[in-house]
Amino acid sequence: MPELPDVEVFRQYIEKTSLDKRIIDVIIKDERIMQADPEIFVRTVTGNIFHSTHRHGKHLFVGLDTSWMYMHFGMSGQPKYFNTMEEEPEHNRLLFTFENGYFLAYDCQRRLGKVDLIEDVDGFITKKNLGPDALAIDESTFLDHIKGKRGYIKSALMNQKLIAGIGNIFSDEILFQARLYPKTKVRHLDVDELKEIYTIMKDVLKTGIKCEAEEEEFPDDYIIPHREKRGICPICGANLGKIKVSGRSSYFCPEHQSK
DNA sequence: GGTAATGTTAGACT
DNA sequence: TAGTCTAACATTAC
Repeated sequence: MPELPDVEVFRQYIEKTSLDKRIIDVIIKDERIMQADPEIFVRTVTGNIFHSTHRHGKHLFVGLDTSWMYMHFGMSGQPKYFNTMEEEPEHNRLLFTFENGYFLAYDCQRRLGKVDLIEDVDGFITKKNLGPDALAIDESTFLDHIKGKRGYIKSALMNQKLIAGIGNIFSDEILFQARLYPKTKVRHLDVDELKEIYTIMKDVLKTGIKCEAEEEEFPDDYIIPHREKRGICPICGANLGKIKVSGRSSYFCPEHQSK
């Protein structure tokens, strides 16, 4: 489930498990996820140490001696740290072995994730035209970036060039909490409504991190645990609606989110 | 067996 | 020009 909260949980996980240990072996198990030249990647990382982590939106950076390993998790990626190869995840695409005998795997069932080597994090963010991180952005910058957009509020929230980190599931949650129909046009929202969206966005993302982005852990008045399988609105019991917005399935409560 | 699934991106279209 | 839609990428589950 890799949106901002998931990737933040991954970041903390790598921080907790994989820093400051020498990497004694690197095996690329599937070259299709590797953006960097495989030989250079293996040569650069072998014998190196993960020193630090940094996250921007859904993008994760792990600091090496003089460069960074970049990770993007696509729709189905996740890191896993483990002790014996029996615990190797099923769709492991990249395996690191540490000097303490533990392993770190980059598991990615659908292979839509990417791993690369980059020189500099800020340069990467600039080159990709990424907006400010959704957790770090302040209110006035948020307003500047969203205000005046022509499209739908849901599309704006998911636009990584405006704000980085929000995807399909969390944009649905933010709009559910804000009681706004996903296809509300941004230009129909006034500044107070946008400020409220800002506050809710921060709150929802922080809750997501606190719940470690595990569906079952979310508060019951969130739409996340109810959005699939013809769920009902946790507030009023109405059957949730489903529409396509920007090509993605959006769930919403037809009673509350009608603007 | 068709459809859809947390992401990104290119190209066609309005 | 900005924004939307569709398809493509790859794999699996319902």
